[in-house]
Amino acid sequence: MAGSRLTPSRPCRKMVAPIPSPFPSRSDPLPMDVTEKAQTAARGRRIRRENVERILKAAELVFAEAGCAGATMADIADKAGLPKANLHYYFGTKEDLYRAVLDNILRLWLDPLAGLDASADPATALTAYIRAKMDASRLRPNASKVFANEILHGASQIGEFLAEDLRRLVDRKAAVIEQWISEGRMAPVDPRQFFFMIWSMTQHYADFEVQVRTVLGRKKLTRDDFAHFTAEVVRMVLRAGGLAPPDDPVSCTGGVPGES
Amino acid sequence: MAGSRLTPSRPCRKMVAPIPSPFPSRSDPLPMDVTEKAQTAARGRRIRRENVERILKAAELVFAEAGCAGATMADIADKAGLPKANLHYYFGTKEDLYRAVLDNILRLWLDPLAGLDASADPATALTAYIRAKMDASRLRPNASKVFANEILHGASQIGEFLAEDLRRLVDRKAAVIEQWISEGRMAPVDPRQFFFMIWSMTQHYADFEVQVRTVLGRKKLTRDDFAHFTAEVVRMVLRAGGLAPPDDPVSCTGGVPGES
DNA sequence: GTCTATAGGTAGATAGAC
DNA sequence: GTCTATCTACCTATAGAC
Repeated sequence: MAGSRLTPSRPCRKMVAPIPSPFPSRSDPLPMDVTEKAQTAARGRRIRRENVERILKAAELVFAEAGCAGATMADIADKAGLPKANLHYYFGTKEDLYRAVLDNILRLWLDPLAGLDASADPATALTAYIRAKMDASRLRPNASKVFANEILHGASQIGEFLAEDLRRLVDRKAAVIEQWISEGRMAPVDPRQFFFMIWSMTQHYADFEVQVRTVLGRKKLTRDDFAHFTAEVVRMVLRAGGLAPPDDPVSCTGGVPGES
Repeated sequence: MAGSRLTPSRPCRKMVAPIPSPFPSRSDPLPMDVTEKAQTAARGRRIRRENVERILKAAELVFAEAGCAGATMADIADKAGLPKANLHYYFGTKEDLYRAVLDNILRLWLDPLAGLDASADPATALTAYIRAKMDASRLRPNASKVFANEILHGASQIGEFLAEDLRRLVDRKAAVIEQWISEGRMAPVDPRQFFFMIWSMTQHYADFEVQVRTVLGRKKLTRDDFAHFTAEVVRMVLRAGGLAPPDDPVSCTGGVPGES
């Protein structure tokens, strides 16, 4: 025990405990005996689920806006419309709540990448991946911001996720890129730098939204703005991977399954 | 007065005051009369300058690691090797210190971009710009992180900088890109999205350094790592701008003035 | 399960000796 | 100009009534 300042009540500076596991899945059988007790219990579970949802949603917003250290339980409670004590009742400590928010986000992060398949057409598969990432930036900007903030400040909570889950997945997907390159279907690139390019470009529109908006002179970014950004990102990334001629007209603006 | 929680002592959440001006330039003539008084004054000024430097350096580190809200004056004072009260003596409040750190960083940000010139060769000019940005990520990662953190959480301090200085500069430099495109020296791109690509890719190596390092399985990123990253970023960006054939060997690994 | 009231601890800021 | 000691405010967390 060295530091005296790194006490448990300074949660978001140098926390050590990693995220242990995905959310406790609540798959109780719901017996539905018609006793009063069972009805009360069922209602209780519904209330619990709704409250947990509201708290997580409010927490994601506040953590995104203020960072982990800057967020306060009182703020989150206000945004969730609940008394502060209830947050502690459901989540224990602020760190626990922060980890629960992060845990939700990690799934968002891995899923789109997991879809990359070597048997697919490179341009089509990469276009779909970029679209999924841009949709995430448009629809869940706060999730992206919380994730960015966590990495920016050392990833003390998700270090293990990065070193284990993400690294393994990237190893597998880098092999996909390498296969495409060796088959002559893509220009030579360092696969991991190629992924860094896609991640940084797509997440930029969520994490640096203020800068994007201000430089473009917009008050708010619309769905059309994002459609344009997405088309440009797709175009530039495909060119960078040797998958589109330098002078093509804007390609791949058409729909992709799952995007409305 | 609506909010009771947004008091002046919650500095890094919803501060309003923007950065007013660049640092007060200390261009006193230094009279050097050989009186005891003048000698004492000269020594005092030197000590002041040195202390200010040490505090700014320590503050940049702590703000980068912990974010604005998570940083504490006690931490900064420890890292600077000075008592906490001295920080307040030199900088007044924590916000003032934070703004001083940011102010230093904004110059780093504008200077490389300002060098982009329409009369230059596009590939050469863009390569130099990317190298300058990658050097900044390698040599001043904490500056990049403080900047990223400020944008991420709403840019309450540098909103005016973004809307005025940066926006004007980007307008001018977007015209350079457009001119290159209209002259057929570059593939068609949205110039501003093109800049967003360069910014996000290059700053990624500072801001997301932990993730880069972990995904690559490295304990520390070396100068050679950065040389490789830079070569890849240059290659991908040039291709994205239609400035390099898809199957070129790695280009532009040679030296550029100012890079050691 | 819900919520008010409060304990306990930390951090920003300053008074005042040197 | 420097630095110790301290004041004040805020924030996390919990006790305990309902």
